[in-house]
Parts: sequence; structure tokens; C-alpha cells
Amino acid sequence: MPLQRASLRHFILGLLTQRPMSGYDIKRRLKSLSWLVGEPSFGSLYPALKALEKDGLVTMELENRENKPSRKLYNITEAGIQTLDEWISQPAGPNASLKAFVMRLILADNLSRSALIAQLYQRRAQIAAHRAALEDDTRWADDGADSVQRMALEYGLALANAELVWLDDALDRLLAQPQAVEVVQGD
Amino acid sequence: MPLQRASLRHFILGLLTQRPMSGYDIKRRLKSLSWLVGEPSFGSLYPALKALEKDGLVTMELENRENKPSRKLYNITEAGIQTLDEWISQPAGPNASLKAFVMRLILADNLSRSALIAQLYQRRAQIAAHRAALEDDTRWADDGADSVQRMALEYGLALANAELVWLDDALDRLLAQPQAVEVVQGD
DNA sequence: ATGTGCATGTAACTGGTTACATGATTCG
DNA sequence: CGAATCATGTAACCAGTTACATGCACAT
Repeated sequence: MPLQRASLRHFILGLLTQRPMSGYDIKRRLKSLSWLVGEPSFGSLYPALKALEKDGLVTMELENRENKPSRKLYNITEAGIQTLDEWISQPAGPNASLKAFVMRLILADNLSRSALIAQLYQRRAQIAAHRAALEDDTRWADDGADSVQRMALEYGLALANAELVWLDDALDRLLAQPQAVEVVQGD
Repeated sequence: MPLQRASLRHFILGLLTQRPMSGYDIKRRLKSLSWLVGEPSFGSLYPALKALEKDGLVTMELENRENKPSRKLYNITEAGIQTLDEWISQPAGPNASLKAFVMRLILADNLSRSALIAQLYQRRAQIAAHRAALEDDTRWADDGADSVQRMALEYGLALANAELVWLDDALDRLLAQPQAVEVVQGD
């Protein structure tokens, strides 16, 4: 199950914002998210880590533990954080898949609340446009198209509507929440 | 926007069951479906056609038209139909994406009503299992997980539910329809 | 004439996959 | 002692992409 276009590196960076991890750690973490974003193979994971290191977006340090095989712990660098930030703040392609969106959601959440909200708004606009397009298609397809194509259109509409409901809901809750961090100091 | 794993060839075969087409025709057709399945580039389309021809799944004949550039019309062969049939009748991977499913739906529809229904049932079972898994996750994630992961879970659940509703609806309508040909003999 | 659509292709690249290879540690 | 899990990697392959290249026909 592949991840989306050019995303594995970014996802790795996103995970490393939480804490330093080994390749194996990352695999385990991705596995727990696999229902959403898929699970990469070692054959892509380890090379990706090497590439990130070569590009200076992460650093590697060997962790030697007694009675356990040593392992490579990766840390994200400043440059890595910046790269991630740039990537997440540029809008997703208009045809971005569900998986790509969820991935961005998780990454955005690692960065900031405002990034998270931005992702939701962006997605909302895209899905709304998508639904409008589908509704157009439905109208002029009522006569000509074969039945399965109409079925597919309804399918797309049903999913778009469900997604919009969820997006509105999520945005409502997020915006209702107190700003969390930053403010608390007092207690 | 890529199509799913190893699917372009099959999708081409599926389109060719409707009528002979040129590479350009196929591109155009795929474009009109691009909101669902994505649109392949010529760089993959033409090589795919050549490969299909080499494997004997399609035949090519040059169509010379007056005052227009001649083009290559592709026809599906018996072997091609059989290959398509085999592919569609083997179950989709458990993590098959939405796009992959819609693609299979369209291809199944080209083959037979029963194949179409089979796809729907299959998908229904998979989504139901998926939903159950998500509900499990939601329960034990209520405490530990970070908020965005809970958001993602709800997102997945909302989509799964919407999809189940649509699937049931589609199945109802399909099964209510007259059988068209074949079965009517004795009831 | 110039751009748009029809029509076909190739070459270099990319981001993954599968299969293979190795080895330590832990648990039953 | 053997299996599962931890841990890291490489090589061959695959199905796509982008960018490039060509050329005809038709309309503005």
C-alpha cells in the first residue's frame, strides 16, 4: 500500500517532530496508522531516511544499548522542520486523495493548531468545488450516461456530502476549543 | 494522478470491451472519468497499449482516413476478455482504495450484471469490516491518542458509514431491477 | 501564421514494491 | 531449540511521471 506521491519523506519528518525515532519505530508507528495512510516497506523506508540525512533534514546518531542490538536514532533538524512547514503550507493538489489529506492533517497537527485549521478549510473548499462539479455532471448525465456511471456519480456525491458534514463538525469543535497552549502559564 | 497498482492495462481492456479505440480515444474517455480514477499520461498509455498487443490481449489495426491523420485502432481479443474476467473476479485487496473500487465497478459493469453485484457485495463486506475495526480503535483510543488521531478515526467512520448507506442503496436498486436476460425460465 | 486539438511516441526519472540477506534478542 | 520480534539494509523490478519530439488538420 503506497503512500501518496513524494510523501513518505514528509511523513517521516512529521513523525520525527514528535520524538527521535529509528527506522523500525517509524515503521511501527506508520503501521498503526496504516488503515488511513498505508504502510511503507522497509525497502522504501530505510533509503528515505538515508536521503533525508544526506539532505541535512535529519541527523542520525547510533544508540548503543546493553543487551540489545544498537539502532539508529534519527532527529529532525531545523532545516527539516522548515522543509516540512513549507510543504504543509502549500496547498494540496486539487485532486488530492483522502489518504493524502489525512496525512497532511496529521502533519499539520504536529506543527500548529492554525496549520491544522488551514488544512481543514482548504479541504472544505476543495470538496465543495468537487461536489458542485459532480452535481453538474449528474444533471447532464441523467439522459446519456450508462447506469454505472450514474451510480459512480451518486457514490462520489454521497462521500463528498459525508466529508463536508464531518469537516464542518470538526471545524466547529476546533474553533470552539480554547487556544490551549501559550495562554496557560498561570496555575 | 496515477491509477491504481497495475491497473491501467486492465482499465484499457475494460474500455475496449465497449468498442475499438485509439490511444487518444482512451485518453479522452479516461479524462471524462478523471474525477474518479485519475487520468494517465501518454507516457504510460501508449507503452501500455503496446504491451497489451505484445501479450495478445488486444489487436491493432491502422485506420486510414481521408484528410485526417491515420490512427491505430485497438480491439480486445478473446484472451483479453478472459484476462479481464479473471482479474475482476479475484477479490480486491482488503485495503483497496476508493478509486480502485470505482474502477472495478466500471469494469465489472462492462462484463456482466452479476460481476457488478459481486463487486458491490465484496466492497460492502470490506467496508463493514473496516468500520468495525475503526470502532474498536475508537474505544481504546478514547484515552490515549492525540486529538488529531481521534479526528481521523471519526473521519474514517463517517466515510465508511456513508459508503455503506450508498452500497445498500445501490444493491437494493440493482436487485429490484428486472433480471434483463437469462434467468426468467421458471422462477 | 498561429494556436488548438488530434495523434503517436521515446527517454530519463521517481518513488515506490518484492525478494533477498543478515543478525541479535526474547519468549514459550 | 525454534519462532516471533527487533533491527537494518540492498538489488532487481515496476508502473507510473515529466519533458521532449514530431506532425497533420482546422479554425481564427
